[in-house]
Amino acid sequence: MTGSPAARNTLRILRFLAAQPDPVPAERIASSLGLPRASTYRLLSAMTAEGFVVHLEEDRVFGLGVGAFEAGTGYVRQAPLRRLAHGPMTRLVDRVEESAHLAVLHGRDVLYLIEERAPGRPSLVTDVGVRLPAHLTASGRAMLAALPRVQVRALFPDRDAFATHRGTGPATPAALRSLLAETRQRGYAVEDDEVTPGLASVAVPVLDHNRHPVASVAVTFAHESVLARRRAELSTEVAETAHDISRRLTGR
Amino acid sequence: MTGSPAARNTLRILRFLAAQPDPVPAERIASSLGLPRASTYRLLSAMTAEGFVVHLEEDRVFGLGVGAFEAGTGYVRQAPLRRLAHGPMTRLVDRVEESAHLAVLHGRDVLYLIEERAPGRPSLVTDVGVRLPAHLTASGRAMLAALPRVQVRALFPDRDAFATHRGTGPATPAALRSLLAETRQRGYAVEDDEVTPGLASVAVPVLDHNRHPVASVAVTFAHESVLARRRAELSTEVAETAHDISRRLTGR
DNA sequence: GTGTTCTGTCTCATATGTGAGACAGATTCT
DNA sequence: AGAATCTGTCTCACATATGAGACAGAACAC
Repeated sequence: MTGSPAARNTLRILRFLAAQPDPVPAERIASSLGLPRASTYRLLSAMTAEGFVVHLEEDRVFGLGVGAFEAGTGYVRQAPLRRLAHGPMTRLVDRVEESAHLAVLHGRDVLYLIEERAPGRPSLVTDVGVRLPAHLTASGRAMLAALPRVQVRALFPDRDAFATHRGTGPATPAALRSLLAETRQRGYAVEDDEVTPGLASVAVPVLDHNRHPVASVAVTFAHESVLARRRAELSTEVAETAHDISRRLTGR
Repeated sequence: MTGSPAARNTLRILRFLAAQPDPVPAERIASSLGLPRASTYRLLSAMTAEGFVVHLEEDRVFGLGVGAFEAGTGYVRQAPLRRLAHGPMTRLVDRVEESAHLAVLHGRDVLYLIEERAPGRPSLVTDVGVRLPAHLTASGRAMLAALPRVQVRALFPDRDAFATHRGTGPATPAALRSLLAETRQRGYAVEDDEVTPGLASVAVPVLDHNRHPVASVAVTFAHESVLARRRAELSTEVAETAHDISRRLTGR
């Protein structure tokens, strides 16, 4: 028994709306989630009353309300990691003058919790709240390289587990294993063009008491403008920040 | 009829958890919201199954899950204002080398949607998702000054409506009216020390088709370091950004 | 160690929420 | 203009969710 159907459907609606680029008609919600029309309207009415949904009557669509926003910021405020990491990330950006981000692993994806943009640098796809396939990003690779092999295998058991993105990145368990071995050997993870053409990243995992990767710190740059020596410097700065965050997390 | 009680209580639980600084025991949720214990557990179980809540069993507490986070980022992603305003805000910070933020009015509070930090500047209390009393902040004052008088009166009908913050800012409808008249006369809103000692802000409203204030753009600085001439320059830059966003919003 | 309180899970009588379908107004299509 | 479709709201028989209370294990206080 996993609780009340109305509660579950309420949250399914909320999650569905959060995944849409724009507000949608009630009929779309009902058909997409397989809910009866009358129930859908009743749940939407409750959600509107509580401020989690708004009904844009002129357009006959429903969108997210400010209550959804505040639930999201409540999560962020409660996330100890974000609080601990914010200062070190800010200082990293000031030091290296490149944009940086903190990500966590969630299933086979990374989820970005912090983005610190450097002046004059472009906005990144890795904005707060964005999900990307872990195996295609430096952030994800850094964490996967620090995970036990059985856990990586459980996450990526076969070819079907590999989301593709313009044909880049590893596409089989063997290719991923090889890439993660190189990552461990090198001491930091790399990503060149795989997510955004022309951009590269270096990343280092943040480890907890048990040397388990709970996040990763990455810096992103235009890869033509960065020499190999500069790249090694960046990775050293990123590693220092990741270790600083680890120390804050584990109380030294 | 405003929909399903289970749906409403689910969202009340979500809102309650979002307002707590830390995860809380189920008993606290039930007593705070006046819900029966068995129902509370059942709803929490559904919320956990859908990923909006996590049960930290060792500590016997419940906290927000990643589903809450994604609902929040869905709201932000859908907010047309944030999308339109992001580029102009970034350029403003690069130009003036001070931190800037975009806020909307929600009831008597402002709610911050965008914060762009400038290098070397301190993190601000006005982080994304933060609420502050509108009458104490430059952002709020800018919007209130552009609202019709009857609407301002409806928001702040008597002394009880004025949240206090270390005894700063207007405390009566008459004082607010006077401050807003000065704001309109000056052409931009100001705030000195009221929220954070040592910090000041200037703000300009973003207006829609009907000259209705839908947001405001503000810049925040250490007020000892900024001469009056520089302050006027900043307000000009802020106004230019606010008008740019208005034009994008209204399609010129 | 003992007693008390808290936590999580479950039962079951009954209160009520649900979903199929109807209705009316608005919008879209031909 | 008329027909078809969409939207939002409502009714009501019946399916099922609810809440009071019980139980057992864990944690806490003395």
